[in-house]
Amino acid sequence: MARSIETSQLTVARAAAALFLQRGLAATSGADIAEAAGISERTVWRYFHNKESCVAPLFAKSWKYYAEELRRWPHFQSIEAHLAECFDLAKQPPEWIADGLLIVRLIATLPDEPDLRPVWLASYHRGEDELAAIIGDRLGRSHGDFDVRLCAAAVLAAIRVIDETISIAAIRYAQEFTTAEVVAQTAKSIRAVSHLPFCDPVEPRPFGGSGPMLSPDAERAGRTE
Amino acid sequence: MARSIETSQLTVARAAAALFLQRGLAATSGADIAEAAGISERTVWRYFHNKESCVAPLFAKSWKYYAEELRRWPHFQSIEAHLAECFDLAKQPPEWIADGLLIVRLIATLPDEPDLRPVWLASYHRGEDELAAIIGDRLGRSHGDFDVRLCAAAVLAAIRVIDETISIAAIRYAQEFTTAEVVAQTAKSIRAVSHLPFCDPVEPRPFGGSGPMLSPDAERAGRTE
DNA sequence: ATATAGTTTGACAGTAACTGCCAAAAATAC
DNA sequence: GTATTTTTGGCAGTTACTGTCAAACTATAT
Repeated sequence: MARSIETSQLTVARAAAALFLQRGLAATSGADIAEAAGISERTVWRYFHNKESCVAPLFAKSWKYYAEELRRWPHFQSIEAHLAECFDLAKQPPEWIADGLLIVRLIATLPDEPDLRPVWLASYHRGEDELAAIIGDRLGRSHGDFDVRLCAAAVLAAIRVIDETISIAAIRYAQEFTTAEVVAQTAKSIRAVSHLPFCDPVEPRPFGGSGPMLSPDAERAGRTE
Repeated sequence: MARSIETSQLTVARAAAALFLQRGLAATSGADIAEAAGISERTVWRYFHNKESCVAPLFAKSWKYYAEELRRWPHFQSIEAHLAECFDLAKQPPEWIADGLLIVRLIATLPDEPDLRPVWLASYHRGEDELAAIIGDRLGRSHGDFDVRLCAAAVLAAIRVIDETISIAAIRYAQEFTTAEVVAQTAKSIRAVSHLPFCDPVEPRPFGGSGPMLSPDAERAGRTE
């Protein structure tokens, strides 16, 4: 049974992250990463088109964690209730802990490794469509609706800021957070930037959607894929 | 009298943008950019540490335009009033028109040039501190305050989404917008994602700031510089 | 105008990042 | 098992990018 390609890429990402953290991005070569990951350099460049994006799968994992939980979010539940339920660290697979630490440490080094930040931002950005779909679904609106996309972008930015704030506080200032604190802060921040009422329980409704804010053309245009 | 270095970099950016738009990022070499910009390749690499970021000055200009106007924003004025005043296209220097078109066209190609998107995102990201300062100033709060930073990130995301939506609508769907439409939509979107009341007139107040949401350490930690 | 100091640039050589190509290996289907 | 497709490694070649140094340019002083 073969490992999926995502798993292989994640292996490379972990190796790359460890090296970047240890000796810095500039001092790490493609050959180093390949060796640490136990594959040929050729395959590294097949997986990623540049050195920095080798860690992208880890960053993506940070968001995918949220995405998966949000997709399961029942319509009748508030965001606070749902997050409290699924953010139980004890429920996470053990490998998550190690990856989580790697991610947090990477985020904390962003100020020192400016070339890593675009990768971080782009990883999060890829979640916008997905989040728009989730929000749209909850509100019975299209994911192409301008307001829905606006909301998704703002919420994703909020989650990103929280990730950054907490990671830096944890690594650089050795601060510790309880799960409850993180959940409360996350929910509060998401609510703060949301102008659509998707955080509260909604009754399931047939797909409908309200009028677009920009013209329909502009709406279609807004989708990135 | 020497041209400032920013001007030189902008020249390179314009040349690079034209080439990227014409034949694509992959088909454009560093030597091509250098030649088109009328400087040596060595200088191109001194200005930018990779090919993609050659267009960053143009992207940055897109945000700086907002930033400058917002810094001038008088405390007693609402955001609608202020934006309406300064978004008068006739008031812009003529070179702005050409650059603006270049920027809009670049944004419209982002779906086809995925390697340009990180540059776009990072350019906007660099405005977060600046915007936090503006918002903080209006509210008499510190720019390090978590809520202020959260608000800045959300507002910047909103402006970015508007830029993307309008650019794609204009280029791919040949839609046209009046200044008034753009201003109204921008102000409305900024308000939508803002949970702090900086959009309305505020009375000038001595620097004070309310209590932090996270602990002071976490607040300091959040700043990226 | 000339000297001096500081900054920016180009030339060129070298290294590291990255691609194309093809054959070996591995997975999958039958 | 064989046939087919997908994934991988090896290696050669190209392009992106850096280090170094001398020439050119700017600025300020006199």
